[in-house]
Amino acid sequence: MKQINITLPDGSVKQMPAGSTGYDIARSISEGLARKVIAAKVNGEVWDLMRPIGEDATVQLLTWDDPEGKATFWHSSAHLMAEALEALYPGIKFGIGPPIDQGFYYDIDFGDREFDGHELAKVEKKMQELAQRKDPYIRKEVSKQEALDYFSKKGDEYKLELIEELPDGEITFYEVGDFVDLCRGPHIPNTGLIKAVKLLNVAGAYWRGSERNKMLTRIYGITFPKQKELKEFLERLEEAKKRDHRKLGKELELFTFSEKVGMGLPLWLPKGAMLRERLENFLKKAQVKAGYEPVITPHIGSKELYVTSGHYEKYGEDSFRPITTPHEGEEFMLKPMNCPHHCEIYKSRPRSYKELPLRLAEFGTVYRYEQHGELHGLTRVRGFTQDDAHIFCRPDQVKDEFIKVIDLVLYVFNALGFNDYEAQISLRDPNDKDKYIGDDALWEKAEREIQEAAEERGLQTVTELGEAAFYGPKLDFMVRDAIGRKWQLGTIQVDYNLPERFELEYVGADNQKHRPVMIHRAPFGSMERFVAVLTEHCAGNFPLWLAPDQIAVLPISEKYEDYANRVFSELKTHDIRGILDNRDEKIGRKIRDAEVKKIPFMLIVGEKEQAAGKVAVRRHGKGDLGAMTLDEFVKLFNNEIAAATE
RNA sequence: GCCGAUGUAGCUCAGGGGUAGAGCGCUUCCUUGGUAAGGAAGAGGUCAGGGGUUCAAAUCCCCUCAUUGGCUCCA
Repeated sequence: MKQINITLPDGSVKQMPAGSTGYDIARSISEGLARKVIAAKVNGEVWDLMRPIGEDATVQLLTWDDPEGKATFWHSSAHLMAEALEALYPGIKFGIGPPIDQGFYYDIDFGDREFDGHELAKVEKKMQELAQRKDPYIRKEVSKQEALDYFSKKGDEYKLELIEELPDGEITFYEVGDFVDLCRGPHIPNTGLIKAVKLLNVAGAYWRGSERNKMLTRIYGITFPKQKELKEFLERLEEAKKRDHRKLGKELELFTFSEKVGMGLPLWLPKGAMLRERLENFLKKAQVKAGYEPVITPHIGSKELYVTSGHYEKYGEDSFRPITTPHEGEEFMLKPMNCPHHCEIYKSRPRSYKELPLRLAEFGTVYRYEQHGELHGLTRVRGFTQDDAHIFCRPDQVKDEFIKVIDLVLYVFNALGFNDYEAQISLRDPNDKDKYIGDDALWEKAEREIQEAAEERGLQTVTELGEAAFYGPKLDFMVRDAIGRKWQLGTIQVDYNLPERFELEYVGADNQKHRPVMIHRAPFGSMERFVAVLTEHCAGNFPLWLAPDQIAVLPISEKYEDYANRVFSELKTHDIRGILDNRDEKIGRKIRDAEVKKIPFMLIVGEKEQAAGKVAVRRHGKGDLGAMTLDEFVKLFNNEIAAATE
């Protein structure tokens, strides 16, 4: 029999009979591996475990611990779910059913019947039942005609549409139990590996992601090779829900919404406002150091302003409607961004090249009409405040300025412990240039400069085509929230267009007029979104310098109220803020309440402390630190803040 | 905007065609207590809003609004 050489990841070479499968290789290594192996990566391509290997190859055996192993497992689970659904609801049609980061989904057309989310349990049960049959996933190569015939007979127009776009000779079907699906594969050997199933939710999803198409029913689920892992997954999900900023925002009294005020319009409560103000002051200080100059502009602007900027043409229909004056029929818009106002500040007098870069900063509140279904806590709202600034500079200064902004963003992120961000370079979609304004040469220059700046600062970046703003490319800092959703926080955008539209100029050393370049930037992005993500990151345990209430003074009984009051006002003179809990409650209760409110320091004062002129310090989440004088405490307190913000 | 779910006291939630329930919070009283819940009493709701079915609707049906999980969008 012909022998082939299998090269394993460690470089060792194994001789196997031709036609051996990934499974055979695993078994030749160890029984334990044979039980765990899910798929085989053959010459860089993931294959079914039972697919024969005919030639020499490098092979990596994939298990549940490999991301590709998980993806294969979940992909197969999507098929299992489809099989269960078809058994329960004959005649339904299938869109696509891929694996995702955490599990899988399948898009289904239920026809006239409505699929009720409460039926998920039934589907789950059916899946478990089918999994126990340990049906193999069988790969079949079919011709395009065979494929078309099969799905025309079945009446599934979605699969037909997909097949139409595939080249003949590269089409495969997979069969599991009674269910046959168009699929490139690969799959796990049999359904028996799927030991734990959880269907998570149902949602609508447009066929092929376009709102012009029919909306299908998407069912999300997740599966595991062990019951225990499902349990752990569900526990993690519960934990994440506890960190949700909407829940913590309510519990910690940071913000609220009112139907009467209007949806998506956040109301900052005193504690939330305190937190936000501390963040703003922190950035203002950093910006002054970095050469920014604060400006202030109104919340509305003439419609003409936005016609000039091009925003009206682009977003006019999707904005809040213009505000009109009683007599002259003038129209004003709520400002959806600050840049046009800042352009007019630039234009307030002639500019010399000597004063560039000019950096105008403003915590500017803007209003955007977000679609009803898009609103989400503080992360997606209709009125929000950007920590905005616009840098007007000479073309030769762009890269340097861009790098300075990257440094500022990283400084802010570091101070707040955001290490887990993703830097995303958003470029034009080269196939859909009509979506953007401005000429090609400028776009290409801007895109190049962003990439170079990111590279020079050693940023690990991912590049997304089609994610650019309509006026220019950008570098976004993306951070995930508690439930794993990605949000854009910091953003830096190069813009050659607005200076053009507003006819911005400066006089160069050559005494000629030149056009400046604009950089839009916001390290936080918006105060609302940033506070939301920050809350989830620290689970409401804000760093001391940001905590709305930093200390709670807790007298043991009302006998020590005078002393407690003295302590409390003394702390205020050191700019230390918090609460004095003089309720008629026992100390255990006061401590519990302060712990629940996540107040960093509790200062307990009773007979002993009063006599010694001290306070008993307790740290949130850590416990008793012992008694110390107020001076000692203030020092401890200030050291912690200095360490965090330097 | 589209598909699905949800809406009961300030909060978290139970109930369910026949006069509205719990825990926490709040108020008052008792208690003056040493590191995560002391005791008692009381106030508080047109069961999101509107319409319909019914002798009777918080409960069943329809519409609207809001929230929510996704999709689309995101200057």
